[in-house]
Amino acid sequence: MRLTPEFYLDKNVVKIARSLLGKTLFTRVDGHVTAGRIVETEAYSWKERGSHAFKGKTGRNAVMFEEGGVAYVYLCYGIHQMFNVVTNHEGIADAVLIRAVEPVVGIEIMKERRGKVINEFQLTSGPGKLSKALGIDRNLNGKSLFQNEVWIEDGGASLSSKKIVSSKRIGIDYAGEDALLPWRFTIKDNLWVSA
DNA sequence: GCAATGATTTACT
DNA sequence: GTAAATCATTGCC
Repeated sequence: MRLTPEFYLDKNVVKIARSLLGKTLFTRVDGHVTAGRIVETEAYSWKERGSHAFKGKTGRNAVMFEEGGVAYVYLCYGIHQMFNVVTNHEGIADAVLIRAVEPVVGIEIMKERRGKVINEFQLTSGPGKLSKALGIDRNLNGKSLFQNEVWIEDGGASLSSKKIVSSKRIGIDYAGEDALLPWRFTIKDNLWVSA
């Protein structure tokens, strides 16, 4: 079951980030469908320094200001694609970064895209890696999650709250005390959660 | 127009 | 543990 628009319009981006754990992210790129179960997310609000939108609307982050339910993809460190889900209403730049997934559909395709011989646990255990495995690139920036290129489905299985761990976010030390917010969510003991 | 830099990964010391 | 890879976006000249 595909997630409804209402899911992305919730005003509490942290709650959405937590809810996305256990959901399945699908992509259809070059005629190949691949999918992964989301095991790690991070919430970003434009009210704190960790977010790209903190300083206001720019050409790159304009997508974040759209209504919830679109993809925000951008290039980081010149090499890695980062995949985010835009949430909240138009004009409010909240987003959830998908940091890691567990391969579900098209594992062979993912291995091919990632190139080198690696074990399955390294296939999608990080934001740059999962984007490459699922064929996500900047062409998907701004795409609606209600079309057939990229979308998220609810697998039906509910996740015990004991399986959800929150911690501070990674790689944004420059954000000062905002870097300490416990807005990173992971599934406990899952092998694909990034280090 | 140009220099600085990052929501990371990978390889090497 | 540390550093290089690598480029679009940003901010300042």
